[in-house]
Amino acid sequence: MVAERAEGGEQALATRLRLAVVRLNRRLRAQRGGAAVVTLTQISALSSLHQHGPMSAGELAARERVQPPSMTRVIAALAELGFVDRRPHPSDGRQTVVSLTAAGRAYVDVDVSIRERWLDERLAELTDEERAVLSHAVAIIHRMAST
Amino acid sequence: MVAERAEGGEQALATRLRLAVVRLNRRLRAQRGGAAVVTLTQISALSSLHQHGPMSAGELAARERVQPPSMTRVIAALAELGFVDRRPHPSDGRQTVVSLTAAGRAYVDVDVSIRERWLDERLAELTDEERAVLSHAVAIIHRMAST
DNA sequence: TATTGTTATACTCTATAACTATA
DNA sequence: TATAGTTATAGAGTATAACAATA
Repeated sequence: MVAERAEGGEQALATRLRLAVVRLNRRLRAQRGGAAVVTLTQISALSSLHQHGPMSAGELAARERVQPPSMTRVIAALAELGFVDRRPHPSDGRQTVVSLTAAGRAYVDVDVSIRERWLDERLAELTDEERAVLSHAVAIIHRMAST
Repeated sequence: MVAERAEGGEQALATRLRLAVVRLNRRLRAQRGGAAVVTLTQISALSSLHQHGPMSAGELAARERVQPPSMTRVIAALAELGFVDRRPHPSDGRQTVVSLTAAGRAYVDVDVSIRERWLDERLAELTDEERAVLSHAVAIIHRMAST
């Protein structure tokens, strides 16, 4: 154990962070109104494609830190929705290049924010300083999760 | 949409926070060494019992923000492991009172930290200031997730 | 009749193992 | 022989609907 464990009923930072992530994740997953066809995991993959451009299925799996078979299913679902294209790699016949379609790009740009209403409302209830803390924390978490 | 959407490829705070939570959650679920019999969800329930004492199954479900049938399964698994007891409510025959056993308390106190090694190591790589930011952010997230 | 909890069932998310096709 | 991807299968996590027992 590296981090200190504070006394007096206070829990270690790792414990509190773990519980916070598990519970917020649960709330976020629950926020899928009837119209929301795309799951959190799928949105995460779409976001990677949106941010980094077309890439192979394996590269996408590595970036999302999931195993290739898991990504195969995510890509298949997104392709069925018309949000991504799968094309053979020009020089390596083993690879599949995945890219956003226009519909996929539009989804990320616009419709995701509808899905995000609950979280936006919670964030709007915070002070500017609290939002700044969260913003900084998010950057730290992204760094940790990519390690 | 309430929170501002920053320009220049920067994503809104809600989007970045959602991705951070989804991805860290994924990493945390993956960290279950062979000996780790208890899942993240079960640990979360154990933590609630540890922090707030014995409570009814329904109260535990409400606190964890899951539906009663989901909590029934979690409690059944924890009871089978010997980490919780289920006893009839003294005055209301419909309710089941769930409480930590000595083994459950010992698990939360000691063994959970083994499970937490990966996260502890990541946290140890941060600066004091970054850990302070995360600690503050965790408090904010807990508040948001309880709303 | 309303509330508490459980059982039955189903869908999402993810993994490991085994397989196919290409390099 | 090694790599990229897919298929098959399984377990965790959660929900809704239907039910039983008690209030």
